[in-house]
Amino acid sequence: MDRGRQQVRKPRGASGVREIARHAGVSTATVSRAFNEPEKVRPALRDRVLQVAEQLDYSPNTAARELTSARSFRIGAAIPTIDNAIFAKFVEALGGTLAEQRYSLMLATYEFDREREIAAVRNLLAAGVDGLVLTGMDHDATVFQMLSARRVPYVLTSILDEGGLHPCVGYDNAEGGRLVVEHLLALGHRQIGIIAGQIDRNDRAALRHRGMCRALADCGETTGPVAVVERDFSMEAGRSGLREILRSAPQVTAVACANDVLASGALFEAAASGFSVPGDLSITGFDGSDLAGAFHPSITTVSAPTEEMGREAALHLAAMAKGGEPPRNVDLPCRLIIGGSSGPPPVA
Amino acid sequence: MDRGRQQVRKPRGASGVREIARHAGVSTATVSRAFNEPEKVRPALRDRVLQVAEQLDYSPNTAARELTSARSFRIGAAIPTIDNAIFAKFVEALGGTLAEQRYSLMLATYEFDREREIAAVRNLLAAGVDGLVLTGMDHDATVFQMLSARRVPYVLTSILDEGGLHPCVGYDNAEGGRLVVEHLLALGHRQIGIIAGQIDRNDRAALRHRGMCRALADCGETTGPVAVVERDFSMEAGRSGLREILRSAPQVTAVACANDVLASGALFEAAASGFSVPGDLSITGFDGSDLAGAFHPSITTVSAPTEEMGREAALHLAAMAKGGEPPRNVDLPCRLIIGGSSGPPPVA
DNA sequence: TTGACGGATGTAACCGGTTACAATAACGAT
DNA sequence: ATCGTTATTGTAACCGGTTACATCCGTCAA
Repeated sequence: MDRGRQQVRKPRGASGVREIARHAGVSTATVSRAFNEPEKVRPALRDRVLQVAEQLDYSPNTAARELTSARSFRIGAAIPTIDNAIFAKFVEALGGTLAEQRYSLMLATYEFDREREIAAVRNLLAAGVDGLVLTGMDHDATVFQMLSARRVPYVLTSILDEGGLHPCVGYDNAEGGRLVVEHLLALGHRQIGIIAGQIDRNDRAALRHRGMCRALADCGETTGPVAVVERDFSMEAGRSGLREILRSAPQVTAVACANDVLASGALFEAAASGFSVPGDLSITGFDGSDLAGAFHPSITTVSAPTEEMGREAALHLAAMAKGGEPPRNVDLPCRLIIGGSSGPPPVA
Repeated sequence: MDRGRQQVRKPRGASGVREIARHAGVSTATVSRAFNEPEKVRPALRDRVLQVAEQLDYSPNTAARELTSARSFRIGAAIPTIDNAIFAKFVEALGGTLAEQRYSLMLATYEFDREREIAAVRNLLAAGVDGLVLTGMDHDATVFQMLSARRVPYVLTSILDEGGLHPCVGYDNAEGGRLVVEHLLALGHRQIGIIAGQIDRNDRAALRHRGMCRALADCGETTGPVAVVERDFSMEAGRSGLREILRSAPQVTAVACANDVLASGALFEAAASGFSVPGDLSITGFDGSDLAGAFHPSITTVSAPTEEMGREAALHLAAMAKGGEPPRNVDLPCRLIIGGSSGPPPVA
């Protein structure tokens, strides 16, 4: 009874290829082929193998498979936040489509913080993702360095790359900004204020703002917005933003907001201050979130192609992970949604 | 020049332990130890190894490490949806804390669909997660079977387990329901309606509803709610829910909603129908989301311990993955937040 | 009958780390 | 000086799949 060590082996619950091979009376190569290249193994044998595998509740070890194949079937997404309906919708679409493609999603959020984004990307890469989704175009050089060093495919989303340097799946933010402002101009507004996002730190916000200003300039009858305030994307910011605009430019008849969350805040503030919308003041949003539609009045907004973007990004990344070519600019359309929050300016 | 094959080796960019070992003039074991058990290697040597690794831009292969250690440092979360601020906040807290613990998050959403939940859990397990976060207590038997077959640690969230069978990190939904109804009763309301969630398919919604009804019964002056409608968690449902209650029970003076999204919809509907809140009608929510605070009027609600829950779940799972004991019931407090949407009933 | 050929299957090396165990060095006590 | 201990480091097996290559077998043409 002095056998001592060595019987303490393989207490693992799951069975491996070798065990399946033994039970089915075949080699491990055949077991592997039965799963991965079924057409290469005689039907009778294949069925026997699969049946044994079923009985023994076999499921291949991901790590081992990943080690040899050098593919993880995981896609990472570094997103500013999911605490915003629009990103949440995007992530849901992304994850859902990835799942259809047998990929799983690794999520990391960085709260619009540049350092945290670098860390997020580093972690995702260290976790062995086969591809990466980034938001916008403005990323630290380190990020792109890590990506190219590891040769990990990626797509930038919510934006388009004029230069065509990076694979993008997005839409034209500036065009969206133009759409809403042209709508306001068409209604007769000339005194228009803007509650922008953080223009210096968020390229999508900057583009939206630029599109809005261009539309105003192109109109010929105005030289630009009568007031611009920059805020982070929160309801509270929408409220304070509107307060400030009403104070600094009381002649304003319409306020275009960089997203629906800001617009919601602005609407609440308008209500709290006794302004009727759109009677006294028109307010518009951007994103086309459910919130915009549910609001009372419903918010005039620009519907961004969020779900399509998630879907397309997932499909392209899955394809790229398998060796496919990166897309150039997948340009998805955004469109104006006219709600009850915009109307003609008051008659003065 | 007839060497033919065999020189086509190792085109991989990254270098491995063996290469580091060679450059540093040590064995692979030492390299591994320098990283994982630094105290076991002489400082001078350790520094040399780490320096070489740094120079060669070495980072260990996750798959190989996972294969031997049988740990992936990945935690999965199967969540109904992230398109609801409260789940989004939860996921952010979860992911953030996991990152601090050097774990990464794999996210899967199932849109409140039982079959999709099973698939999500199956996929996460197949992806090799070291632990799993589930929402609520009501899961298909298959789910628990898979978990125990693979011996993967898990915690249920947003709920507590009276029976103590499952590790839970949550809060007392019924108590929360009681809190808000008691608040309404204290204000003098006796004709109270409820816009509940889908009681038959969502255990958290069911508990909130039960707590509300109990508070009404315990009051002694009512026998229960004057009307209950069951809805999914959407603003539109909140609107239609309130419409139905006002139609079937026009004497109602207060409506308690199962979450803030429903309450928001109800508030919009009230505004659209010309009811003043809280003058004509008091409306309350549940969750304590930012939306509740930003609304005008701000919504009286019950603040659920969302962030703490994400944090605690992450810490417990990380600990369990390392062999720690599962927690029993981590009971986090929720508290009433009185906003502007509730007040005394109209004087009749 | 023989050999070429193609399809099915098996053998074993390999992926890139970790770690049990062995080997060696360093040190102290007797 | 000798032996036991402890601290360091090295060797090589191993984790569990995949797959290049070898082997075996049957078919068919010559």
